[in-house]
Amino acid sequence: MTRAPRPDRPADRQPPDEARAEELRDWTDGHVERWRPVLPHLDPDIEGAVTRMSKLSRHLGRVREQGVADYGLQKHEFDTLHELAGRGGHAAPSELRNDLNLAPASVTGRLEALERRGFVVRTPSTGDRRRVDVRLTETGRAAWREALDVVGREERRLLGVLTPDERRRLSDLLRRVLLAAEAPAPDRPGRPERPGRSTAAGGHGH
Amino acid sequence: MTRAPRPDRPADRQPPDEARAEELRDWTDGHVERWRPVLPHLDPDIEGAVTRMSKLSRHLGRVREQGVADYGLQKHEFDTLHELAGRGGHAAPSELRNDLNLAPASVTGRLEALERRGFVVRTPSTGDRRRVDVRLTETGRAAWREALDVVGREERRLLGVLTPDERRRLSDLLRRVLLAAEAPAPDRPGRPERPGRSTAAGGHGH
DNA sequence: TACCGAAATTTCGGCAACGAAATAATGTGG
DNA sequence: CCACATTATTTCGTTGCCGAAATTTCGGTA
Repeated sequence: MTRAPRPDRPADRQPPDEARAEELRDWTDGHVERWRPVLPHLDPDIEGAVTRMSKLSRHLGRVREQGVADYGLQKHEFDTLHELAGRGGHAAPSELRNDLNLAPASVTGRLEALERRGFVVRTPSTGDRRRVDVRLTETGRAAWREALDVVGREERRLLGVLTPDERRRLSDLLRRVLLAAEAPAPDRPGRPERPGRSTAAGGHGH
Repeated sequence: MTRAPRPDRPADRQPPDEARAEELRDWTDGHVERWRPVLPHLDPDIEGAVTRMSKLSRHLGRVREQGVADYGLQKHEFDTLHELAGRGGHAAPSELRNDLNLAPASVTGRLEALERRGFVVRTPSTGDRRRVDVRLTETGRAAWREALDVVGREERRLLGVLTPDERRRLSDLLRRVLLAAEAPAPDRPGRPERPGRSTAAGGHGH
């Protein structure tokens, strides 16, 4: 017990101005609470929302990984097949790169592995010879379809605790936030002149 | 109602100053739209919310990576220092493992690197000798503090498009979802007997 | 005291992701 | 018809992460 931060019960601190008798408390509440003494100026709702989104994404990823493993697939393999299927069975690597938020090199690696397993085929595009056409094989489509319903299950279980109307509100709120993310950021302000500092800092040497 | 996101963009009809004009459309809308013909039974709001959370988490991660690089830190280095600072400057590896959502082995790796740079010290815990006490050095704390304000900036910029009340609502909605995630999942249903399948699926890689 | 299961951390081997540079094809302008 | 910037993809080398097994210590129990 390293000076156990043992946060005082938040039960005493309840905003009476709203009828949310919900005494709900998740892991993130504790996390945010630990931070208050250190950086009191943080907005708990920003910190809370961001932390929860990150945690939720990781959770879903983990569950998906376990789920599709039962069908002999790895998470990233399934994700790739999934995007491919979502585009009707064929796409260009650059499209997948964008959908999957990957570096170009990673796409090549994934496609190579999938091709080895017979799930996709890569053929040079007829028109523009720089391009490659990635096509889902029948085997690949079968593997995808088989593992498919496992994937949405956890999402439905979790988001299912909200009413349909609440889900829509959540999605709408997030859309507005994402639009701000997609807009060009205000070119990084206050960047210090000297990136090189004490220890080999420059090119993130390691 | 899951009102379909507008497939076409009527450029003519434009509400001039309508604050909450629902003509907003982000990348995810296109993503969800592409999926509708393939899997019409999907709930666009579930799919939309999950996709946006994932995309947003990645975006924030990328920005954080860029930001702290100016101060000679890598994202995961900063994150580790951050959690350490949040716990008053010292913690056990297992606590960090939990905070950072990592595998035990990864924590060791990170701490080793940070120790090499002089940002933390690891000393065997006096009480329980299985434990290790990780302590932030003055150098480490200085590096953390220096890069600190860069990190929250993008979060504030993005979440700042919502009103304080909306932020709270967002955080509250997410809390309820997260509580479902933290609750024990209903032991995986419908797992098929045969994990290995036709194509060299048996070992599935590792 | 000696034993045994649980807990905390590290070691090890392998894999996937990344950045940067290479390769190849396009098309644009002189 | 030849530079030259641009786009699409791959190659290369490095790195962090993970799962599994090993190591050390603790807590209880006989």
